[in-house]
Amino acid sequence: MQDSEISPAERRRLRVRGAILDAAEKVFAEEGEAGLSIRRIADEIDYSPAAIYKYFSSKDDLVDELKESFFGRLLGTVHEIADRRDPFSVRARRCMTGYVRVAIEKPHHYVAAFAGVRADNETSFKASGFDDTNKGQAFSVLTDMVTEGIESGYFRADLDPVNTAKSVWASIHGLAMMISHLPDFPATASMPGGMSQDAFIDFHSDLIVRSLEKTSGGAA
Amino acid sequence: MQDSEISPAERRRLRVRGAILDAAEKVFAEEGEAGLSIRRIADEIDYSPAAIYKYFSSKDDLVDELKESFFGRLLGTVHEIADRRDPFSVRARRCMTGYVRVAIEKPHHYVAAFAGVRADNETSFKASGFDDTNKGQAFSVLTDMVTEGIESGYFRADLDPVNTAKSVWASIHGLAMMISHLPDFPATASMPGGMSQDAFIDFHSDLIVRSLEKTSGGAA
DNA sequence: GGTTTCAGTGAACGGTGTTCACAAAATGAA
DNA sequence: TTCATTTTGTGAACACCGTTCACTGAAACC
Repeated sequence: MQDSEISPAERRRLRVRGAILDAAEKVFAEEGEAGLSIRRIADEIDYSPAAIYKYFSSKDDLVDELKESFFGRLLGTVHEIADRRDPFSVRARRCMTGYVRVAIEKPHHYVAAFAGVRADNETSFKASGFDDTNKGQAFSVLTDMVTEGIESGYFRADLDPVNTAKSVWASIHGLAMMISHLPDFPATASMPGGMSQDAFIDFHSDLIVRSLEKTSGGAA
Repeated sequence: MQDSEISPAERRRLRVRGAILDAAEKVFAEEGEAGLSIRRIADEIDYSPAAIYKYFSSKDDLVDELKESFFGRLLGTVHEIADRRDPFSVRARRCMTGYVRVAIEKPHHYVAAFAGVRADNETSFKASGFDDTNKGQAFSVLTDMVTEGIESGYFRADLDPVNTAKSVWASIHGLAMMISHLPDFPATASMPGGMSQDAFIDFHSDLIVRSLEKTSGGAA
């Protein structure tokens, strides 16, 4: 009754669908969208390439599901941090550092989640499910955080929460992208001078919150 | 003597090579790497696809040249701004705003210039000519700027120029990426509330320099 | 039982980057 | 000029790609 709302056939179908996504996820995480091919997924799960089109209408469709799933997880993490009972200043920092740490765990996913948007032509967000579901959330948690910072007196009162949130997002996005593309970013070989990646993420987040704070050093 | 150091044959070769790059550039700017194919370039310049391989060893080779050329132009702009005789505070801001404005003029180029790096495996920078020629320059101009800001008393003295420069770069890179991927970024539809793109670039740059400044509001 | 739906397949289409044997033309030397 | 050598350009092919489609076989429904 409560358990078998779905028929065995449906369950079987869902299992195959899951297997496809799992195989795709594995290849995608390791080699990115370039290394992922329908034929390869089919090989991995012992089906014919055409079979996959009974479960996904196109490769883009399949990949979009991977991206959205990852972005959802990323957002979940940030949301979870934002809801913790920590002092504001540590919560704010941890939202940022958490964002980039989860983002760079799967660099290909993170890059692809943004890359797909402009992909073709005038699909403009909507199509890739970016605007409504995911980005809206990613954005509101940030806006709320900035608003809270202003109201609680941590941040400058003359900041517009919406644009400030966008700027903050751009800054942490930049770091996440840098590390995703240049895996050992903070140490660019030409400049081996040595902060660790973890330390640098903290440093970057520090600079960002500092740009919003009321006073530089002498408040408390 | 001084003019014809190169033979007519070489000049002819260079002209064909240039035509290939021009055709590629045009397609790439409009449709990105996805829309660019060897056969299409060949069509455009009335050659056979195989002919292109007499001038470039691979498509990646060709595209790398486009990327590097673009990145060179981007760097040139920033360098030119950095060398102007403006007061430091406006020079610093204009370096950033100039960077993102030039970057987003050719979004596909800018994105590709970073995307290619991790592309395959353990080529790690070196391969794509990122580390030695271009990134080193991009980085030194930033480091110099930060150092100048510290020495002239504009920026906090406790900042490490190298890591600070990296953080600043990540922040402006983030905005450039955002706009490149989401062409009308500051106005994300879910939040139509209204800064123009230009105004937002200024706003973002302002926040960045503010994070480095000695005092928030009451210096002068 | 018969019928209808649907998962799964093999073959094909048009596209991709790339290679290779070959022709044609330019170059250099005698 | 004539011959040999190098270089430029080609067409056909290879191996891959995403996708479609007519088709089989088996489950599902009545």
